Parts: sequence; C-alpha cells; structure tokens
Amino acid sequence: MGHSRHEKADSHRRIVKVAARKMRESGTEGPGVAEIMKAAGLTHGGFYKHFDSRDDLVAEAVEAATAEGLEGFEEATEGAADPLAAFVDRYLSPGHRDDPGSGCAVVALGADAARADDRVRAVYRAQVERYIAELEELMGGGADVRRRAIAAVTSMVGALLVARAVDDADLSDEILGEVRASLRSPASRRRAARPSRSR
Amino acid sequence: MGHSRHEKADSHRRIVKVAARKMRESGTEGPGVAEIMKAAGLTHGGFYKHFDSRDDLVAEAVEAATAEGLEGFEEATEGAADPLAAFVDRYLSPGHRDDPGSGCAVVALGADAARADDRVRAVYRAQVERYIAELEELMGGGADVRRRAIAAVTSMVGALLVARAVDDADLSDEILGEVRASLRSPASRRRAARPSRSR
DNA sequence: ATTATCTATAGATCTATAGATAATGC
DNA sequence: ATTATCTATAGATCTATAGATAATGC
Repeated sequence: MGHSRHEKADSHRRIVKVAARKMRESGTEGPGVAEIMKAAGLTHGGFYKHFDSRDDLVAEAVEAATAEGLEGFEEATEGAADPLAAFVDRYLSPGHRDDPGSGCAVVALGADAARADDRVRAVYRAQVERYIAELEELMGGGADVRRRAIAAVTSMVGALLVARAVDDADLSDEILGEVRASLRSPASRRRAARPSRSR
Repeated sequence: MGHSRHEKADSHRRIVKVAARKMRESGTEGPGVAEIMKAAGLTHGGFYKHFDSRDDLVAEAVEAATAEGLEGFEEATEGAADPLAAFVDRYLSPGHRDDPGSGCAVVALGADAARADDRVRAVYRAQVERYIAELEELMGGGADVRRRAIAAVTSMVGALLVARAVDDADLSDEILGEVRASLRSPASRRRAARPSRSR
C-alpha cells in the first residue's frame, strides 16, 4: 500500500498509461476498471480516488495516447535524408501494424471517437490537425499541399486500419507496401522542396 | 406471437438486419441482445432459438452488413458517364458519413474485425478484396492499377473514419472534399481507359 | 403434436460506493 | 491527523437458460 502524495501521482500516471495502451488495443470500452487497475499493480477499489468516473479516465487516456502517438513519428523523421519517406515508412511498418497499443490513436480509436463525449472528440480532432500540419511540412509546400497532406493522412490511416483487420498476412503486407509506394510516387510529392522544411 | 416456419425465417432475417445496422453504428459489442430483439419487434428470450450464441449473430450480421455495403456503390456507378467519379463521390458523400448504419462495413467495423473471431475476419477480408477488385475495374487497368486501387480504397476508408470522428463540420467536409478531389487527379487515373471496363 | 415466442430468472460481469487498514507527514 | 490503497459489496446490465403460452400444421 503506497501512501505519499508522490506515490499517488505516480499511480495516477501509471493507470493512465496502462489505459492508453489497453484502450488502443481493445477500444475505449474494452478494458474494465478492475483489469486496468490490476495491470497498474493496484486493486479496483482505489480507482475512484483518482477519477470521478470511468469516462474521466477515457478522456485522460485518449489524450495520453495521442500525445505519445505523434512523438514516435516525429523522432523517425529527425535527421533522415528523406523525412517524408521516413515518416511514411515508419507509420506503415509491420511493427506499427502489429503493436496498436503503442501506436497511432487516430486509427486505433477512430470508431470510438465518433461516439465518444466532447472531451475525447476535441482531443481527437486536434490530433488529426497535427497530423495534417506535420505532413504539409514534410511535403515542403507547393501546389495543393493541404490536399496532398490530407490525402496522405487518410490513406495511411485507412491502410493501417485495414492491414490490421484482414486475416491474410500477404494481403496485409501488400496493402502496407503499396500505400508506402504510392506515397512516394511523383504525384503525392509534386513540387516538394525536400531539403528545406519551409513553406 | 408469430408461429409458422415462414414467420420464423422472417424474424431471423429481421434480427440480422437490425443487428447489421446497430453494429455498424455502435460496434459489434455495442448493442445487447435485448436491445436488438426489441428493435426487431421481439422479446429477448426467443433469441437463442435463432442463434447458438451472440457471436453467431455477430458473424451473420457482419456478413449481411458487407453484402449490403457494396450493393449501394455498384448501383451508383451503373450508367454513370464517369463510373469511378460516381463511386468515389458516393462513398465520400456527407450522406454516407452521416449514416454509418447503412454504409460501408470496412470502415464501420474495421477496429472490431481486427479483434473478432475467424468467421468475421474471413468475411471482412473478402469484402476488402471485393473493394480492391471493384476499384481496379473502375480504374480501367493500366500501369500500377492494383497499387492505385489499393491506395484509393485505403484513402476512402481512412477519410470516412476520420470525417466521422472529428467534431468540426468544416474540417470533416474538407477531408471528404479533398480526398474526392485527390482521387480525380491525373495521378490516380493515369492511363485509365474510362469508357471500357476491360483491362 | 409441434414449435415460435414470451415471461422469469440464474449467474457472470461491470461501475461505483462504503468502511477498514496502514502508511505518510505535521 | 490525514490519506492512498485495500476488502467487500450494492445495484445495474448482460448473456444464456427454463418453463409457460399460444399459435401452426399434420
């Protein structure tokens, strides 16, 4: 039984972190309070000293999941010779497909977000806007950047959703591979001023 | 209390149809047996004379949802001057976004399919293959048709998922509109021999 | 006589609460 | 003394089953 305020803050962070993972794996309504608390090394009774309701945890967990989400992809682009390709390759990698718990919340929680409360939806929208802005920058401006950025984000999101759901490994790999290739094709990179990130 | 065999078959179809709608709206685990039976005009007790388990209904409902799904889009292309544009415009319409219950199961049930049993996953994969094949045909062959078809399907699926989840009507409309536009751009139609459907 | 559906309920599971326990921190 | 966590449980909800009821169909 931990007891100091410091330990409580630590427990809180651990609960949110565990929930952010489990909810990306099983949906926001998937894991029960008891299961989450157990995975955080606690018993379920203490939950309501940390959160007013389960929905409050959902809101915090979705926020944590989105924050974690873009981090990994921004890392992947740093110092890369071709930052756009690095981003796309990491997003559409078998590793990302096979580990939804630590991956992009826009894909993992899309269906849930559409039926969630206002807090969750606001966090979700902000994350979508961040992805679009990030892609616009990686594409380096030019004609129709925003259109091309939106098309790139939606095809990556759709590809990951479908690649996770199909029960055929070859088809799943093919989907990831072909979408990676299509995002490197001339059309989606048109006028991309690659070396500089400025618009 | 209906009683003939004919009425039973009718009840069965009605239960599956209601479930196919509700599960696309709320996920396969959303609606309870009692809620589905009530919407079908029955009481929950009779459910297990129609299905061995709730999972059996999920399998039938997902199959019904996918069957219904492509129908509407194939209709939209019949007799259209530009069948590809007709398909894309219907798929990425505000009407489709706002009525998931009668829309594409690949989007609505993607997250659920990834964690569902073998029957559901097999049905889901078959539907993804049908969408890819349909798009290949609409694109009329040419270099990289399969790649372009896969990219088109994933961007439509991703666009619909995200357009439904964001809580800003302008952003949602923009996503649908820009992806519609990007699928009509030269690159995605390259070498498309439009009037004929042959490869 | 058979059977499709209904009423009633068992058993499991889930969110949330109440009160006990065992640390921290003045 | 305060408080973070624990044990125990209330109340709601969900899947599944049992037995009654009221039609069909030989």
